[in-house]
Amino acid sequence: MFNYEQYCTRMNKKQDVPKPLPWDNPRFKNWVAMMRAEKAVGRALSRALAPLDLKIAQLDAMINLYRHPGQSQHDLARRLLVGRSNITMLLPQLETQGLLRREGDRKDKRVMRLYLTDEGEKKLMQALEVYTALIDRVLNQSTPEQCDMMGDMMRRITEMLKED
Amino acid sequence: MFNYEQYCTRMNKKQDVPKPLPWDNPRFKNWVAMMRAEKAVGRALSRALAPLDLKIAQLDAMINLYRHPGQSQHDLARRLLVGRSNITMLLPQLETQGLLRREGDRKDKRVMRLYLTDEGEKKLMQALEVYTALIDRVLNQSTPEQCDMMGDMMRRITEMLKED
DNA sequence: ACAATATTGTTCATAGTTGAACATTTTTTT
DNA sequence: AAAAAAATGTTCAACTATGAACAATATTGT
Repeated sequence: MFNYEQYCTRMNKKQDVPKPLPWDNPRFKNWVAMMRAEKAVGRALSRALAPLDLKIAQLDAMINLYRHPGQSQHDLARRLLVGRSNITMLLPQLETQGLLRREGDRKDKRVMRLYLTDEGEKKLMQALEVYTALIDRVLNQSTPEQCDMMGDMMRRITEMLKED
Repeated sequence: MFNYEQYCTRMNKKQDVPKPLPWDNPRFKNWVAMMRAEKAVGRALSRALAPLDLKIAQLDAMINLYRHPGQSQHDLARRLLVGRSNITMLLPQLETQGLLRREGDRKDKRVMRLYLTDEGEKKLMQALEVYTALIDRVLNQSTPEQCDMMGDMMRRITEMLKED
């Protein structure tokens, strides 16, 4: 349990009453650092993907579609942690570029099965090259073991918030 | 330098030509895990802040304003890694709630100096309690040392992308 | 079989984000 | 001092994200 009073870094000048700032809380402080890094990399990736005419959201979707071909829009939405309407708006962009194929499920007329086209896979490979190059660059001072440890932390978090 | 052919996890059934998937690249794989965790926590935080009538972007701004009182909108934009127009649109929300005070700089008539009001600081403390409670919960299986190590990785990344 | 409930994907209104163009003011150059 | 360049904050148009309401289809309970 987090103890609110425990992490006080500044004093109120007027009354010397502690101003609680959780900046000494290692979990909080480092989480904030992570948010910043994620944002910075996101901006860099965004620019790096521009020549391929791809947005990050589109790339995320394509990565998922490659790993789980034939999944429904509902499945994809859950994996990407977005709403279904988001997927509805996202897919036409990929479809008109010929990167994606949608087939109505035969048994269940409500669901659409999603597949990358060959062209989609080719584009994905180009994008992954850009993506991995960027990640390798920014993480090249960190060992694979450190990355694994960080990834384990993150997977535990995702698992813990799974129910929501 | 990233070696494209090094990370191949799946074979193409038709031709047995390796399909390059960087899933075995520890840096890439764990980065993706981080993106997911960050999104999951973001959604949880968003809901947790709703009773306080605060958005995450607003909280981020308030945290920065608390740590760097009197900074300009330009400074705030750079710290938050967003454009200046974003700040222009964000601040009125805080100002009309009485959480923020803007003063024109005396020497430079272009810049606005930003300060949290007392009410703003009070609201911030409430929000931080919610925030730290969530972070402590999702990271409570990770030791402070692990969190510090992760934070160091992240600060190196942010530093590396500073120039952009 | 029939009604009630749940699921899937779409639509729509609202709100958030972005970058370019702009007005104002300051700094630098000539 | 005058002109050119840069910095700061605003406006605007385009794009993206979100959740609620909805239509169509499936599943469950009686």
